[in-house]
Amino acid sequence: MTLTDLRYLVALARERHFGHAAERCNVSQPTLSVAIKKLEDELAVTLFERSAADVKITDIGARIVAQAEKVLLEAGQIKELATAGRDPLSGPLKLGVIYTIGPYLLPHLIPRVHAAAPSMPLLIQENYTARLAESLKRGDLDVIVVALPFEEPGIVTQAVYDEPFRVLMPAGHAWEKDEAISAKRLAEAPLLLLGAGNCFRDQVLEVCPLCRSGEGLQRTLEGSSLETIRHMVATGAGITVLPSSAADPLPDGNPLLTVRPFEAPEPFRRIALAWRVTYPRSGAIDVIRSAILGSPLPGVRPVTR
Amino acid sequence: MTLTDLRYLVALARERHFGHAAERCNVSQPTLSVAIKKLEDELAVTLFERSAADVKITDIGARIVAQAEKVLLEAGQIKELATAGRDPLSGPLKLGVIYTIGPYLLPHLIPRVHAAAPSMPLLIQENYTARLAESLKRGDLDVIVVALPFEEPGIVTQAVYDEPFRVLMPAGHAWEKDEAISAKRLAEAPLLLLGAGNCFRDQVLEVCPLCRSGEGLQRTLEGSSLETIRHMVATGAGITVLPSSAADPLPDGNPLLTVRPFEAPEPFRRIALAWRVTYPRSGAIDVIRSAILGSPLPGVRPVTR
DNA sequence: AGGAACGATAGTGATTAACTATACAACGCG
DNA sequence: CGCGTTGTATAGTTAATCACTATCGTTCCT
Repeated sequence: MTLTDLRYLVALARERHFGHAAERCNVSQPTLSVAIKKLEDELAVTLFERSAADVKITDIGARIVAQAEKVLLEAGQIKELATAGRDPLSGPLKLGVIYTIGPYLLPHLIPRVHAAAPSMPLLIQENYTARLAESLKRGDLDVIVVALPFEEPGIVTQAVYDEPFRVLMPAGHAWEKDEAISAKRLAEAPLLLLGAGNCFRDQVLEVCPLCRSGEGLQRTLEGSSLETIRHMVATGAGITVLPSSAADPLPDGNPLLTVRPFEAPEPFRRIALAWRVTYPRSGAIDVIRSAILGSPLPGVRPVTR
Repeated sequence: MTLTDLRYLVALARERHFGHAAERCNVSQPTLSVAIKKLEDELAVTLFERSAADVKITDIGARIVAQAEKVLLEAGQIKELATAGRDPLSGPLKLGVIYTIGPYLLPHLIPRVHAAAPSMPLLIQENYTARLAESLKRGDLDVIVVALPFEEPGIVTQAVYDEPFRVLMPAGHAWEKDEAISAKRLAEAPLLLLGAGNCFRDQVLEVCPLCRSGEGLQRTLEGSSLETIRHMVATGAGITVLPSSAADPLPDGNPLLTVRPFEAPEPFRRIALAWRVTYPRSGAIDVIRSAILGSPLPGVRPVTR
């Protein structure tokens, strides 16, 4: 029993004439004739009474035809689903973002994605890189925004932008007089750091070897966020390092804080998109990338690769 | 897209492993692999993300699988319908009976059929032979009970029983003294006849050539029934001819009426079943025939052909 | 009886679906 | 870093199926 057979069946039920039904199906009369006979043999029931005068459908035949119509209808729905789902910009996209990007990127990203792909709602999760990677591999997420380096089997990445680091200090801090800060001086001040698991914490420690070896005055704030740390800096609890997208927007707005760049070579992080190699909706990823690059993230330099 | 393809599809969705899914479908892994690929090409969507680690279904794939399950479910219903409809003794049987048989046969027939085929309800219509024949050919009836001769293209008949005619007269009638009545004497008395269209009327006239040529005293009672005529005979309005099944049951019960057989050669009618040559439920017809022969119709002789 | 209409059957060719064998890719382990 | 393992894709072959043309057999009507 094939779907074609069922199509022949309902055509014959409608036309009540093998020749006409065959024509309507664009096949020859013997083809339809044989198919119906095959169906009858397979089901072991007589579906039609054939006579020279006309073709009559049996009771059981009528019931089976009605069911066949239902099957064909449902089968047609499959094609419709496929057509509807063919657009990579249709259907929800599960996006993951690390904590140190989300609050600064998402407010810009979301309206841009919505404008570019109105029928692609975003399901967003913020988390640590490791958690995002896990979800991505499991299929709970489709695309994630993370900082490089990021290497996972089965996952491809595409760098999107570089983002320089800034030093954030309380207004009136001794370093305020300097135009740029040297990285090694970070060990000289009480440096406030995110908790373990935040990749940004490691990247900051990378910048300052003395800090990494634990020789500085740094303090780790577990369960904290960049925003919390900023507030703490404002109260004079210490200094910190922020990515430019988090640091640059506010000096105008907050008189309690001062932002300074690093001396060259300016430390930075490289932000990338990552997805499963097998993920088929590359169009959706392009939209995300464009929306990120279209977002006004201060200090950020697009990576054109 | 075939039903087989859909079966492969849902198997793969369940197993998330080409090899296992193939095994479950009793095909080789390449077979299933190719089939899925073909489906994806045809629908122009990616249904699964394949990777070494595991097989993930896409969003659109999951929706299509759900729909495919629906299709397969409905398709399975076809087989169930066929199985249920395979028994010729299941499902209603549309039975037609001529007016001059129905009242005498049906009370016996119905319980017998119900006993022999409990799941075959009878949809019964009484009518003239011509109307029954028309309905039978149209398919509005499946089997009819008529008197022979009955010849129609596409219709086969099977004689069931012969039924002798009787003369019915009021008690105290002059012929009451005779053991048997000669056919030609029917022209001598006021013979009450059914209206045109009743085959029995013609058969009675056939018995008595003088009556047929209109030389007797017969009166036609349009729109009447044998029962009505019998009441009229009881009032002395005339005599009539009845088939034995209508005449014989009652002499004991009705002191106003006398029944006499004809002299040899006894006139009779032959009752037959008729159905379309193409009608597939021959088992149902057998049941009807047996039920008729099992009915206590007085004077009736089975036709064993 | 002859012919027209119609479905069934026979025979053939092309497509498709299945198999086995093998290639290829990704990952994990020593 | 290479090698084995696991898992899917591809190649090539064979068998089954499908659809065609041609023709037959019935039935019914004139």
